[in-house]
Amino acid sequence: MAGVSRSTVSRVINNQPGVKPEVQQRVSKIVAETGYYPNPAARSLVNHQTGIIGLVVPLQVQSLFVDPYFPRLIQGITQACNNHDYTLSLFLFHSDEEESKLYPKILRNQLFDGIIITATQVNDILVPQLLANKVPFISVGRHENSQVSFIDVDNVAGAYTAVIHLIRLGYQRIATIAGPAKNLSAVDRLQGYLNALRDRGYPIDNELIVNGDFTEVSGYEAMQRLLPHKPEAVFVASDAMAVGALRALQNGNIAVPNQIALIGFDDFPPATIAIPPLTTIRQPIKQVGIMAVEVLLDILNDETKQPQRIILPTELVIRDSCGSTIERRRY
Amino acid sequence: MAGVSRSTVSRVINNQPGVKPEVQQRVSKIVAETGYYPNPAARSLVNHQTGIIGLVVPLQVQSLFVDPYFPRLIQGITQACNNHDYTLSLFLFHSDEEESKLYPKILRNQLFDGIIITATQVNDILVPQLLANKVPFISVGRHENSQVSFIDVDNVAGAYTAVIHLIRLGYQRIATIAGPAKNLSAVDRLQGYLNALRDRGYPIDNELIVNGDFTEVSGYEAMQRLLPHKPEAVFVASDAMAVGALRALQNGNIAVPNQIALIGFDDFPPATIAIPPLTTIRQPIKQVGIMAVEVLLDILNDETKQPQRIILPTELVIRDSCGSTIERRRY
DNA sequence: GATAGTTTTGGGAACGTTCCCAAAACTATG
DNA sequence: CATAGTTTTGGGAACGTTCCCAAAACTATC
Repeated sequence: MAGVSRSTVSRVINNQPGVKPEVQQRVSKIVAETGYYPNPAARSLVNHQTGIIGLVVPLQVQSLFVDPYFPRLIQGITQACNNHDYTLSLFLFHSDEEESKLYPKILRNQLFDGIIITATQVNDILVPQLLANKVPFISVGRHENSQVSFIDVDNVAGAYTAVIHLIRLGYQRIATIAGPAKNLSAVDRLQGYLNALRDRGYPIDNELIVNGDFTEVSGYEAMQRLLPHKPEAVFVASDAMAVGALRALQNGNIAVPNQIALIGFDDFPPATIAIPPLTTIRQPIKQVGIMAVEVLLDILNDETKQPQRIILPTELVIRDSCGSTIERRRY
Repeated sequence: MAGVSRSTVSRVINNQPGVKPEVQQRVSKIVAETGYYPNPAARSLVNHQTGIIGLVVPLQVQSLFVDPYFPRLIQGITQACNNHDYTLSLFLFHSDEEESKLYPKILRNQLFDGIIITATQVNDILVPQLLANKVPFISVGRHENSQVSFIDVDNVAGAYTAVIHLIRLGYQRIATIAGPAKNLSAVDRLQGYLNALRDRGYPIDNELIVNGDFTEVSGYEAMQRLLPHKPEAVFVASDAMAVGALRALQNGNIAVPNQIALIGFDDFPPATIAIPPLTTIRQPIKQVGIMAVEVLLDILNDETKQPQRIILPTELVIRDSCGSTIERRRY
């Protein structure tokens, strides 16, 4: 109370109306000079707001954490958090015990205002609990339950586009290296693949569908399993796997795209220097992170808000790994 | 106060001594039943402890955030946080304005008990400020100032080992693709390279030293710049760059290791499926993360503690990208 | 210049803990 | 069974804010 009073200062800090401009000036000057900063603990005690958002990566998703996907998602999330003066807390689990120990802490919900959960797992167990405890949250990855707000990329449409691209280039035996069977994005991308084949009257051959786990190494192995079945083109559900697949082909002295064409999903930077550069489906990961935060904050500010269900489009990026229509026609 | 009193409950919660076993039982039973959980805000208001650790990634380092290094570091950090009942908050900056806006918030230090800073940048500006404000912190990445606690990997020795390995295999013109000139790890690895050459009486040729920025794409470009100078072997300061370099060689139809040998640094998973599999220097990144937290907590618990300066060893992992001694001898 | 109305300010209570000290309840001893 | 000593318990104060309401200070009107 260097200048005048106490609760007036509070008003100035939170710039509430009804304080004389002159006083306002004086107080904010002193605030600036002393470098005063309101104590967040005391604030949150009375407000019931912490200014913290939690990012939860469940155990089943955690193995994907090393995927290039996560850093980009986190960049988006932190950028939006910074813009809106929120802090991000990160929850990763490394074992079942950790998960069961920390879930109550998360559900009790005194630590943060809202949660972003990367719930790309089929039958995620945390989502229903969050719902039951009325913890405000948004899922990165779509969710069946109509109560759940989510943001996702249009995986089905992206995969569909990829496969149609291959079909239009004239390939017949089109295979796919899918992601983990329990991963929702993987399921969706597989669905897009199936839809495209069905719509164009192509047969579906189970031998041409193999699974990886989104890692480069798994893409390598998957492609080796695929080779005996003589695919002409492969839709690979992630660029990391596509790079691995490319290496398997190189190892087997199989020319891309002349002998086998490849299309990926993600558009991560190394795709541009793959040999050949990788045609792929670009997904706006950072944008997903940014919007996740913004939608969550909307929900926090307006309790009555209906659940938001947002799906962002993807984009076909054509490079060299599928060959061109012209070349194919000539062939 | 379902059972008895108030401050007794407090004692039970924090299991302080001097409470009758019988009462203890009764209270904890009720606590368990009601699912009571102490309010962190109120707690931290009186304790001046938040149970939160901040991980700060300064702007100059942020471009490296997409490197596979970070997810692994974060896994280590979160694992240790979970073990010790701490929460991790993440601070990434995306512009100068953000940085200057958030630094005061961080320095004010009401938000967390301590900070882990990834200060691998030469002349980082945050470190002196943290010191001046007496914020407890630990740097991931060594630091000159003897007041600073840090944990780092022995980059100099790792690089030294790598180059000695090349020398022992009989290579003469040994080049290096270094990291960003302002990055401390990059500087150290370059130093290790120089030391090894000097110790073995090899000439130092500036044409054989090029820089990348740790990304795969930059490794690709760096190798292209290197090719005209006819290196026999290259020490690449990160596996990501090494994979890029490998691709440049493949592009130029240069056999590895027969025409040019390559050794990386990191041992990230794709190194195993590179063609040829990459010989590299393994660094214990996750361990760094775990220890960063543990050392920080030590410091928090004992104010008088001397600054800790920890350097972890690296390990040479031999695969095929350098050829073998036997082959070299035959050659 | 008194009155009513409006704007601005100040003080008490509350948020949910922990800490400290005093009170109460036990226990052992003569 | 009184006393001293020890263990256990309870209540007040404090942590640093915000919110609410009442008091004070202005402003306009007659």
